[in-house]
Amino acid sequence: MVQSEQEFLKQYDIRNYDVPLTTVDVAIFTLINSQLHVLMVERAEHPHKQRWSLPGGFIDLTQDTNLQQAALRKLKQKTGVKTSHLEQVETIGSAKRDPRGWSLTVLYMALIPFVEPLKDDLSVTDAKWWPFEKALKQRLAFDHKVLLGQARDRLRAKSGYTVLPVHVLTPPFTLTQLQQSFEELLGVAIEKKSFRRRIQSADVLVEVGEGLPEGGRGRKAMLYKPKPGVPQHAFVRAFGVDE
Amino acid sequence: MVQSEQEFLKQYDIRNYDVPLTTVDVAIFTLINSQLHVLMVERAEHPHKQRWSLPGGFIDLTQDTNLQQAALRKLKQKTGVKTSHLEQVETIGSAKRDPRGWSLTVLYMALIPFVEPLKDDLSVTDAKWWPFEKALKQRLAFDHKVLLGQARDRLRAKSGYTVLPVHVLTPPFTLTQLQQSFEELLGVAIEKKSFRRRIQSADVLVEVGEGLPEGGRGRKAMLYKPKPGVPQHAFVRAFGVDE
DNA sequence: GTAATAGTGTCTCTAAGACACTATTAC
DNA sequence: GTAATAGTGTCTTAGAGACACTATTAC
Repeated sequence: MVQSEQEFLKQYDIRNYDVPLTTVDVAIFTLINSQLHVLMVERAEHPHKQRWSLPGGFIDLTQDTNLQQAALRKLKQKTGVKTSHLEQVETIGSAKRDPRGWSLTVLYMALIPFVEPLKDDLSVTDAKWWPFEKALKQRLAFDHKVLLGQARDRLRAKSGYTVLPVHVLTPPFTLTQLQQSFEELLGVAIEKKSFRRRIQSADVLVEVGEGLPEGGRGRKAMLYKPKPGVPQHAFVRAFGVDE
Repeated sequence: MVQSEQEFLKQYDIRNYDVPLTTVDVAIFTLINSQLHVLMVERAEHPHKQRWSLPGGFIDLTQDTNLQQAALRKLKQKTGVKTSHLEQVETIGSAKRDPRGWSLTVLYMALIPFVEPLKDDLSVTDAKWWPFEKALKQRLAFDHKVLLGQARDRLRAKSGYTVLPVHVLTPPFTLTQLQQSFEELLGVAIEKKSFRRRIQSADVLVEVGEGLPEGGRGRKAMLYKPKPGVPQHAFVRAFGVDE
């Protein structure tokens, strides 16, 4: 019997197949007092009820037109933030990571300037910014400790050859503040001149007047904001990779 | 009513939820006559029956313990190759990419030395190596043209700052052959001395005697094979990024 | 003036790029 | 010898790193 594609589609029903459980999780990073923080939520539902986890959940097959949209929806739901740096990190899937069965999660990472977390969400009993290291030490839901680590690794690596860290500051900011962000996300100190040379050559900032120096004492500092749609600038050489 | 996690899991059935269709696809690359080729299969089944597509398909919830395993299984099924470079590229999902409904695919990329494709697979009427550019011009199934492009982009980028191209050659090979591989995967010419300096500093090859020069004329060339488990060497600077 | 922070000048060092050179082979 | 390919020597260049220097402010 030869079957047309139309006929095939008519009788196709995904429920006849064993499929994995699919979710999207987002590691949302920001800087608070020059310290890396990650937004975590406390689960209101089984499994792993009451444990802290990354914001995330199922794809809404009617609302979400694509994966990025699904991740963006999670981000907005927890922060109100609509645009920011959002990138896919990795997809993790295995038979064991969720007690409900074979499960797969698409991990995203977002960088945003600080905002208070929104809490109008029933699937969650609390939402708050954790200092990154402290979050890592919690007993998290599922394999979210591993996911946090992967997002952190990506963040560190890309901070070395892109201008990603501009996304975690609330403009306007000084170059000293920006350097501190780079250093915190990179995990190593950067030489001041090297840093400034690079930022200048990347051409991603706009001057917006002068402001107070760090600590309130000393020479006034130039203030900057990111150029609209900060170009995805990639440098040929990476920072802080010497032995 | 308070419900324990055990009770919750007992009554949980994924079939009560709308979930996306989930697949794994693998862009398998090799070099044939110094030309980049990609392994494609002709679909035996709806949808998109008889169109060429990337090897891939559903996760086997009982056989595959995790995602990487699923990708490895696809690779082995089509090539017999069990180990090689295999890395995740990106996960693409949308409501529209598959006529059966909301679908998501985890795209992998593999690099292997040339082997004849295996064809003992019922879901497929043919399997063959296509020159990459020619494959891109075919009318492919689903959004596989986009997937091919993403895998190609990743391949090009990583060939600039890693030793990835060592994986597409059948050892032993000469440095000239290896340079040609790098150039083909990168898409730009590399200066001979720069190339040799870098390969030497990466320390990923072992000498295995002497062989004929390229074209059969001229001085004999040293032959090499990759060191076992070729280290994931990343250079601080990228090749061929000048303007 | 001093202390503190912002910002620059300039040398060194590493590794890519350019390119001419030597080495080895077949004929 | 010539032609062809393998492989090296060495200068230039770009950009990170080091670090001392100047500039501007509050006090």
